[in-house]
Amino acid sequence: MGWLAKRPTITDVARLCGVTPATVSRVLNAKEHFSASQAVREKIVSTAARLGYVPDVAARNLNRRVTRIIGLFASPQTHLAEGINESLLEGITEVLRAGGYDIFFELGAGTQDNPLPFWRFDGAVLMQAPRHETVAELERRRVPFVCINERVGNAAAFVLADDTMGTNRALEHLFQLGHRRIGYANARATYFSHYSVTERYATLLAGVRKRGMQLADGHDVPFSSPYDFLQQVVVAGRATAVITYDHHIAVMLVGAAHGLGRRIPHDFSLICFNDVFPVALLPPPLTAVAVSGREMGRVGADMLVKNLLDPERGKKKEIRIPEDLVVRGSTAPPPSAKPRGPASDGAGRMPTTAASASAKQ
Amino acid sequence: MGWLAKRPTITDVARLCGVTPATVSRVLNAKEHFSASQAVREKIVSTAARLGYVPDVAARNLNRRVTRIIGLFASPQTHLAEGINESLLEGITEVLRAGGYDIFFELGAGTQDNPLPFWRFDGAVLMQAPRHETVAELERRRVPFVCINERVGNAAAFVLADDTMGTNRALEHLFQLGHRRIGYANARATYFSHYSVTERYATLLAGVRKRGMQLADGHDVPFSSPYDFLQQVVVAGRATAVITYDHHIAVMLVGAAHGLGRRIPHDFSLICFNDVFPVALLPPPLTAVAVSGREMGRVGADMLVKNLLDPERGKKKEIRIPEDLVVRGSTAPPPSAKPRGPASDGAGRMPTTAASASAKQ
DNA sequence: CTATTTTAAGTAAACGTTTACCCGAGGTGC
DNA sequence: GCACCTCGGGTAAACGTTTACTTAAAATAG
Repeated sequence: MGWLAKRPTITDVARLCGVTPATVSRVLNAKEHFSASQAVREKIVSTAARLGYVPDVAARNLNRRVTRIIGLFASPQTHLAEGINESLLEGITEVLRAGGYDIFFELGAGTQDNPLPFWRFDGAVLMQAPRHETVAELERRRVPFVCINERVGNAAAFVLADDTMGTNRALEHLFQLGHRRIGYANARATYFSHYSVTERYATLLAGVRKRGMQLADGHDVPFSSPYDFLQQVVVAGRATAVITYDHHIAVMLVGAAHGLGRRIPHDFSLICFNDVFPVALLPPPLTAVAVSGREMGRVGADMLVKNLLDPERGKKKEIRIPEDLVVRGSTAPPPSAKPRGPASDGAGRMPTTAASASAKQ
Repeated sequence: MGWLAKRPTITDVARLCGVTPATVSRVLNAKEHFSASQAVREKIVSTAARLGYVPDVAARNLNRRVTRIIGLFASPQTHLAEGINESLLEGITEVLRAGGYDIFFELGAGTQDNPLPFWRFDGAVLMQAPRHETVAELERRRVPFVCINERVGNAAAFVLADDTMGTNRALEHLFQLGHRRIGYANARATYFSHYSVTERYATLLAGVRKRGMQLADGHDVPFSSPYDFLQQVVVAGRATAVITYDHHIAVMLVGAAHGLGRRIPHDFSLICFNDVFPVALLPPPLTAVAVSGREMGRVGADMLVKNLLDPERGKKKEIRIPEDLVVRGSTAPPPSAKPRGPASDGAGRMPTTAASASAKQ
């Protein structure tokens, strides 16, 4: 299959310049400690440009035994648009490309019918439920990798959201508003094995108990129907506020609330995790727990680069990216509470956790 | 930097099996017309497995002069979550990986400070406002490429949404419901150079005229504020229905409508392009123009693969993917119209354009 | 039993770079 | 005038595969 256009090689450039390939290589790679005359240097550069010479990366890599390829692994079913995945990706590509690495996009690789390619990855980033086979294969090949917003395998570093912080901020905000009985809409089944599910729920349980609040029952199961949820938790369960595992569920609840004639935040308050489109645009705009996906991506990629440069130094197992609470229009005092000015609430105990409620990212 | 684990080579396998590298290569690549004894064959396979031998792709590519790499180019600012980009990506990766190609993810490559990498791409996919420099560079290197949901450069094929079909279906649906004066929320400035902007607007103008409908003024400019829009077009402009360029704008309008106390579809109807999250979940669920991004991606990737196998055959310049109308709760007869049953409207002239209103993709 | 085909490999060149080592010429120090 | 250094660049091996050509042995034909 010789259909690929014949490209000029370093030898072609050398021949036209009357020098050897070695000289061309050294000039074009701007080697330190190598002195070439100005004349030769210019001739090589201009000739290379004229010919449209581009180094063959395969040959270069073969010789250098380094690829500068980073594999990016996620599950086959990954929705890049889901949650913060998109901004993660932005942060990752930003840092990696700045470091001169190229990104190989391996969505769903590692299965039998979709095997991990033979590429010699210098490193890898695992981000959204990568397959176990993939992880095992990377470990077998001794490819250093980081996990971003994910916790699998023996990664050089884990970069995770600080869900404990986020959950507590949400809880404290509701507590300050006067809510004492809250509902929790847990993750849908698809995401149920993600670390954040466990962490958010556990923090919630502890936080509720610590503050003397109550949690409506049955929230350790995957979320299914928004109407059932509202019926059970808000109507029958008398929760005055609801926290949802993610924005997707929150959107469903907003829709269902309208359908049932329940108004937010008049009848119940709503806070969701993930401050992404469209939570700020909904009627009402939602109070949300925000984390900078971009920052997570950047930090993770940076850890990987550091690890690649110095395998020992780059080991810092777990980094948490702080979560903020962005207060919007979906939270208010509970229906039964006497109306009171937001600042006059609790006198000297301002809700400091919600103080940094500026739109991030 | 010899920090990369020393990997077994084909020579190692050969030595342990007492054969030459050539034999190993032929066995492992399952060459037709090459006969090896069962014993040798098994020994090679098991030894390779035991050693964890993985071919060095750099060496292989160097020899074969083919990389099986497809570059995927989009703009630096591309939001993968925007519109149908995500499902496009799914379709593309699906086909490409099935064809044995690997995907190079070049978000924002091709600039001076972020140069197009030296990789010898076998082909490329351009999808969301790739930089002009990138396109020029690909053409200079004679890399065959396809454009998916985008129209730039001398692509081997263009795969585009059939916006004319979609626009007309939306228009016809509104016409059948009795709407005669409609508003159009054009794209935000960021997307204004995309082909779909021109196409949707032009079709709208023609369609409105053809049906004797009216279009509220001033819609050939980028969308900015949802409140201004509603004020000008629905309140002052007396439009009874609104079509939006995308789902993002529609979400903003739903929010603004609530803020202004206007109910959908009671006070005005709403149709948006892009049947993606969260339009089906909003209060009310939106009637939307849907196109299968996955299908677009698949078709585009398939065209590229065909073109790679046979540069002449793969030339089929422009393919349109049909657009459907998914009817939901945001469209109804205009406020002034006498209430009438949906089936009794127009007697023998059922709105056939909306007949295929099943959720796609 | 010899001639020919088939089977089962081996040989070696080639892919395009990079880089450790070498070498000649001109300049310096004394 | 000789030893020594620096400049400017050439030589050739190496990176790990693949593959066109060759070959020795075994099977088959006549």
